[in-house]
Amino acid sequence: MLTSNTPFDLILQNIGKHITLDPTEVEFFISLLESKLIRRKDYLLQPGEICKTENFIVKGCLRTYSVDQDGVEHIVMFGIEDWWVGDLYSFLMATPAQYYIDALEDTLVLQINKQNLDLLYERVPKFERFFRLIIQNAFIAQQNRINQNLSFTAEQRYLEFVKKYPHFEQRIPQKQVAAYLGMTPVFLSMLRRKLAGK
Amino acid sequence: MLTSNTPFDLILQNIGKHITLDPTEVEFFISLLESKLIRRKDYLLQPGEICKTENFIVKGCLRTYSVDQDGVEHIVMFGIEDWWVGDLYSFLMATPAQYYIDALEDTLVLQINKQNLDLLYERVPKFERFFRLIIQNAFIAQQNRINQNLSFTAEQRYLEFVKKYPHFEQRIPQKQVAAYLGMTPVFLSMLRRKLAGK
DNA sequence: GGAAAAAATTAAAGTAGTTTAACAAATCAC
DNA sequence: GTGATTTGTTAAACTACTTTAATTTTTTCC
Repeated sequence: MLTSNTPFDLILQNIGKHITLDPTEVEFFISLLESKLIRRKDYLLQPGEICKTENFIVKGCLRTYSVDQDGVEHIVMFGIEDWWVGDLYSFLMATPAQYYIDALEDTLVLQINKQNLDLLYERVPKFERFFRLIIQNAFIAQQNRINQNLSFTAEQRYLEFVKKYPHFEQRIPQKQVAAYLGMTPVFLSMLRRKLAGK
Repeated sequence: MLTSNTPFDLILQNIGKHITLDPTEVEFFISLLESKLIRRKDYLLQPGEICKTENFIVKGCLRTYSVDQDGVEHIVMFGIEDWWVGDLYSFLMATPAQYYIDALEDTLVLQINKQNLDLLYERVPKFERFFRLIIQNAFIAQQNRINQNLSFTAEQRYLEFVKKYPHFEQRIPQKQVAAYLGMTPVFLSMLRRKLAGK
C-alpha cells in the first residue's frame, strides 16, 4: 500500500497524519470526493459565487486573493500539494465568496462538498478531530503571519518568507510573492538587489 | 436554569451555541475547569513559559502581544467576555510561548489544561466539534484581518475596527488600539483628529 | 521558433506613516 | 484628594515604501 500510486494516496497520507481510518471508512471517505482539474489562470472560485467545496491539492498551486478598490491584488494564501484550500466563510455560511481562487499552475484538487462533509462528520466523527487539527495548524500559521506583518519591515518579511518556504521562490512569480507579503513588486525587486549585493 | 447565575453560565451558554450537552456531560466538563483571577497589568503568560491552559474569559479584558527588537508592542488579539484566549502553539506543542498575555482590566478566566482537554475529547467527543467550530470562526476572523492589513490604509483599518468593535473604543486605551491596527499612537491620534473634523 | 504578452529591473519623484520631542490631559495608587 | 505615572496631542523633520514610467528580460502560446 505504501508504494501504490492512486490519486488518493496523498490525501489518505494527509489524513493518516492525524487520525486512523479502517478500510470501510477509507472507502466511504473516498466515495465522497470528486476530482477536478483547474488549468493555469482558471478560477476555482470568484467573489459573489458560493464556495461549494473544500479542496485538497493533489498537484499544482492555487492562490486565494482579493482585489482592492484600486484594482490591486492581495494574496491571502497560497496553496500547494497537500494543502486544503477554500473560502471557508462562504463554504460554511453558503454566502457569496469574497475571494478569488485561481491556479498559478495546472492544478488537480479533490473536492468535498458541504452535504458530503456533514455526512462524513456524522458517519465518521473522527473527521471532526481531523479538521479541527487541520484548522488549528492553519490558525497558528495565520497568527504568526499577522504578528510578522505588525512587527517586521518589508525586508524582514521577505527574508522570513524565503526561509519558511524555500521552494516557493522557484515556483511563484515574484509579483505574487510581493502581493502576499504586502509590498509592491517594484519594492521587492529593489530589496532583492540590495540583499544580493551583500 | 436560564436565569441562574453561576460563574459557569456564560461558558455553558457559549458551548450551547454549538453543541448540546446532557447534565452528566455538563457536570463532567465543569469539573475539568479551574478559575483564575488576573489583576489588571498582571500576566497570564509570558514568552518562554509554556502555555498550560486554554482560557475562557468570564469577565474582563486580555491582550495577546509580542514585543519586537525595538521594544515596541504588537497586539495579536484582544479578548473580552465570551472569548477563548491562549497561545495555541505553545499549548499544543508544550513549547515555550512566543506571546505575552496580560490583563487590561481585572479579568476572570476559566481554564482547562491540556490533560483535561484531552480527557474531555476522549470522554465527550462532541467537544472535538465544539472546538473545531470555535477555531473555524477564529480562523475566518484572522483571515479577514490579514486581508485588511494587506488592502487597507491605516485610516480604513481604523474605521473598520470601530465599526466591527464599537464598544472596544470605550474600553481599550487608544495606544493599544494602535498597536493592534499596526500604526503608531501618534498617527492614530492624527487620524482621529482629521476624522473628527469631517 | 518567433511575435506578443507578462514579469522584472531601474531610477526619480512623491507620500503615508514614523520619529522625536515637548506639552496637556487623564488615570492611577496611596 | 493629590502627586506621580501613563496616555493622548500637536508639530516638524524624516524615511520606508509607493508611484510612475521607461527599458530589459522572461515566459507564453500558436
